[in-house]
Amino acid sequence: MITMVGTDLGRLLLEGHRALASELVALLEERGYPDIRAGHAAVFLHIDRRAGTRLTELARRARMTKQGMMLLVDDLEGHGYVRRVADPEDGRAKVVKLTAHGRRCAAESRRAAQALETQTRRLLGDRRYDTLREALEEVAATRVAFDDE
Amino acid sequence: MITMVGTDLGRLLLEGHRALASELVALLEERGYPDIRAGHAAVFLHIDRRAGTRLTELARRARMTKQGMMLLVDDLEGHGYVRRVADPEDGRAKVVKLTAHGRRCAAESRRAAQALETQTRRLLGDRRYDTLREALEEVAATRVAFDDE
DNA sequence: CGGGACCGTCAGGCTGGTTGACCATCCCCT
DNA sequence: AGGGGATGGTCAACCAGCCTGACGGTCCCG
Repeated sequence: MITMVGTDLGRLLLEGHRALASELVALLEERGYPDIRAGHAAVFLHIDRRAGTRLTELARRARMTKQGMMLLVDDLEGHGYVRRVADPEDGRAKVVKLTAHGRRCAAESRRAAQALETQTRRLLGDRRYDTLREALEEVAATRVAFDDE
Repeated sequence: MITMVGTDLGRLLLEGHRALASELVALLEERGYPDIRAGHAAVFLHIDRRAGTRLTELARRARMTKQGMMLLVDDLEGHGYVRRVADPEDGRAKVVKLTAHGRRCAAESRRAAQALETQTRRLLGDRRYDTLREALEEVAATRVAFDDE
């Protein structure tokens, strides 16, 4: 178990993340999408569902390098979840679009993610769940401020 | 920014972890320990401060493989934070011991981690901080239960 | 005194990114 | 009209952090 951060709080955050991530992947596997890894969510989460989105724009939204995003898109394209089509408006660009399979998977992902959050909410109770989210956002924000620009 | 997990909650957890981790590393660098990475905490956190601890035991405590732990120990040894000494009680084993430098760094780590938690507590207020920790422990526990055995 | 079991180590591999360099295209400015 | 810089996608190389597998030395129990 990996990259602890000394502060117990840090460890808890990481463990929580991993718990949710592997749970989500497991759910999607059960439901017929075995080649989806947690990272792929960065695509599903940021892509325009009908029009598709350029690679660079996807990378920007997901806050990663375009090269990193390319690995994800390559992988998804290889498994038939998305395809690249030339952008008619810009000869340089390609638009990443969801295939029908990709759309189904994206929908399933959202459902699964929703289910996980709901399950967590039930585990904690409304009040504590809301406090948790709120507190996390505040903690994350204090540092994200730095690398945002 | 990497490995999002679809659930917004997952993203928040990861971001929080990273915020704390890089903050801690930065603090230690400022204070004269520039070669410490977040992962090294797994050693400092689990080693017996005077007697030292065997590699395998360290790995077990940190819940990672002995090979993974070895990389950390190798690195720390290379920078003079720990050294391996033969275990007089067992010809197979070596005991990983903190050097004087390692002891100072471990102490500084604990201080820095403490400072970060305190700072977070001030950011959130006592009530929300406590709720946060409690909630996180609960969330993490529901899954850790699985791979604990 | 033989056979597991356990210790540390080497080797190789995987995931999930990163930086750097490139070329084609675009578009603004003179 | 026509550079020249910015932008879009790609290839290549690299890195952090881990993991699995295999192995030789040592221990300990029957």
